[in-house]
Formats: sequence, C-alpha cells, structure tokens
Amino acid sequence: MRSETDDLTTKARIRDVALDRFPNDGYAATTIRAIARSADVSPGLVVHHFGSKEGLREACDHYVVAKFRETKLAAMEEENMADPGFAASAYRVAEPLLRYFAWALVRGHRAADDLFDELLAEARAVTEVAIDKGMVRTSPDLATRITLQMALMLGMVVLHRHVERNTGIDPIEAEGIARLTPTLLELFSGVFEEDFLKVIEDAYREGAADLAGSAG
Amino acid sequence: MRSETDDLTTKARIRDVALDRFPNDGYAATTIRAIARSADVSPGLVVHHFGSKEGLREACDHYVVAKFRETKLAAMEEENMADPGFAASAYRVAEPLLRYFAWALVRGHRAADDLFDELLAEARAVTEVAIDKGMVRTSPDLATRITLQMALMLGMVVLHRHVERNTGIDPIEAEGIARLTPTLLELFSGVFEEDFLKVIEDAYREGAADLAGSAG
DNA sequence: GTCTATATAATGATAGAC
DNA sequence: GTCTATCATTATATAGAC
Repeated sequence: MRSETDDLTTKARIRDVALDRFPNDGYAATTIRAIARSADVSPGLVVHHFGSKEGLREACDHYVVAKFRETKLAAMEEENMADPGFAASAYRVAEPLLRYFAWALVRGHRAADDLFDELLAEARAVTEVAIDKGMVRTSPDLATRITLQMALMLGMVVLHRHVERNTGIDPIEAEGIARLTPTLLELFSGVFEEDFLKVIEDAYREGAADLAGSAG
Repeated sequence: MRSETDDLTTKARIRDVALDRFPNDGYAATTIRAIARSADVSPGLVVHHFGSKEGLREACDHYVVAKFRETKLAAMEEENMADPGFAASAYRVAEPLLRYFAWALVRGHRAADDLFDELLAEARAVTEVAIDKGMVRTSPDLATRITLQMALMLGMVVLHRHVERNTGIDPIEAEGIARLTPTLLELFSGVFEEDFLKVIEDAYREGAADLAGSAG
C-alpha cells in the first residue's frame, strides 16, 4: 500500500515511525531512543534531523496535515458531494494519518486546529451549495449545526476503539467507515431532504453491492 | 458548588488535584512533584497515600467513574427519559469529571471502558422503551445505531475545544450543552418519531424560557 | 549523514525521622 | 500522617569522530 512517492530517505523513515508511535504510545512514552531503535538508527541521528523531540512532533504534524489536504482535495474532485453533510472526504486518508490527526486534535496541536477549521470551511461551502440544490435542509443556526456535525464525526473517530469494541466494526478503517455509513445516514437523516436521502441510500446500496462483488 | 460531603482530607485534596491535572497536562507531564506542589504537600506524601503514580491514576479513575454513576443514576430518576436518544444523562456531571472521563476514554482506561459500556446498556434499555412508546424510531441495526450515537456524543465532548473555538459555546459546560441542545435535536431529528420530536422541542423552548427568566 | 560517548536534568520511588 | 533527603533510572540534547 506504499504510495508511489517512496521517499524512504532515512529522515522520512524516522518520521514515519514517529507518526505511528506518537498516537499509539503517547508523546512522553514515545522516546527518541524508542523511535531510533524502530527506525534502525542512532538516537543522535533523530536529533540531528529534527533538532529536538518537539521538532520531530511538529514535522509529523505538518506532514500529516499536508498529506491530509492532498487526499481530501483529490477526493473532492472525483465525486464532489456524494453526502455533503458528512464531510466524508475527511475520512479518505490512510489509517495512520487519520489516527495521528485525531490524536493531534485531542492534544490541540496548532496544525490540527487549522486543519479542523479548514474542513469546517469546506463543509460550510459544500453544504450551502447542497441546500441551494435542495439536497440538504437548512437550519436556524447552520454554522453551529455544521460545526457540531464535524465534531461529532471526528469525535467518533477519536473514540473508534469503543465503536470497535461494541460493534466489531472499526470506523478508523476504510472498510469500517463504509459498513457504518448506512447507520450514520440513518442517524443524520434529519439533515437531508427526503428526496435526496433516497438518492444517496440507493447510491450506497449500489456501492455496497459493488464492494461485496469485488471483495467476495 | 462543593458537594455536602466536603471530604477535604489531604488524600482527597491530592486526588482532586490529580483529577484536574491529568486531563489538562497529560499523564507524563503531570509529575508527582507538580501534584504535590498544587496540593501543598510533599511528593513523598503523594506516594505514601497512593503507592505510586499509577496507583494515583487508578484512584482517580475509580473515583470519577463512581461519581459519574451516582450522578447519572440520580438524573435518571428525576426526569426519566426526556430525550432518550441522546443519553443526555451522561452529561449531568460536573465539568472536571466529564473532562477526566473523556480523557480516560481516549486513553482506554479499563474503568472508563466499563462505564462506556454501562452507559450503552442503559441507552439500549431506555431506547427500547421509547420505541415501544412510539417516541423513537426503530432501526435495521439498532445496536449499532445506539453505539454510534453514544460515540458521537462523547466524541463531541472529547473535541469540545473545537466546538468552543468555532461557536463560542463549550459543550463540556452545563450551560453549553443546554444551548447546543436545539441543534443536536435537529441533527438527530431523524431518530425521533415526528410527534415526539415536537413534544421535546416544545419542552426545550419552555426550559429555555425558564433559563432566560432565571438568568436574566 | 551517521555514529558513539557524555553532560545535564528531571522523574518515580525509597528510607527513615518526627 | 507528614516530612526531608536521597537513590537509581531514564530522558533529552550536545560534542565531536568518522
């Protein structure tokens, strides 16, 4: 699943290890030594490349956010606004990136805050178009509604472990979010205009059939 | 706002400080020394009372979870099931407790997992009754729907900072959750039967009027 | 770019006096 | 119950060789 830009410089390898460790083990528990060991380099080299542990963390932040933007924008073009209310494009990124983003969101990293606000601005724009087209319902306080829905959805990602524990489906995985989509549509069905709701439900059923066919 | 059981033993004071610090500063950054300083005791005493830093954390877990259960159960009795789908009773606890619970939920502490599952079981029971009474709609996969809604709502609490940043309303505060209720009702309106939705919307408007009157 | 060796600081936990 | 003093460990970051 490695992307075509296999930038496996040593520096990138260190960053990728940190990217994986920080959300899973926590910041303090992820020591420079542990990262160095996993990346098969010396602790000194980690510091050489990133200046400090904090520098490494910031490098991870910026890398993840940049990568997230790329993927998100790509997803936007291909299928524009299949289900605008969901900001579903936010989830079209690799699992480690999403996991890191969720972690940074909870810890309140600057870059993550900025990305959250960006996703929000985008969701606002998309939703306004969708309202004009009669797909999505308007609201007495649309800005708050969109903000809450974004926080709810990303919050679910943050608490994905509990969803997985209780349903066996992990919303942080691409397949998991797909399987949970019908239920999410049901939960947020009040946001959509009735006609459009039928359209996306049908679209999902087709997509599910496709998936079942290709995965079989 | 201190409860009538003012158990201000030194041990309780230390625990309260830790309760406040762990979610805000993180586990590692919350040193025994820092806790001791805030509680005006020696670092040695912290260890004397709780055995170790990990022991202190577990004491916090159990205290918060127990307190949460008390408050939740009390709220259950008085107004039974005003809006069952929301598991709103989960939010009738003091802000520091909710903040700690959210933190423990993200970190995956055992006691927090158990409480999450308990809230889920309760929401299931309440929802089934509500469905029988024609207040809430059923679902092709009710268990998943309830689990997702719980994760969404608690996830919003975990990401409360971002809601606050973007709307000026903080869902971790009692007043904040009250102000956000109409929008949450709107987002999840698809979950309720139409007649009942009107009932709770009216009930909210009355409540809001009451609040405005008493706060004016 | 990469390593080894080390300086410096801070932490969790212990021991024992009061 | 509460304190002071201290140990042992471990961490980040630096210095300098290769």
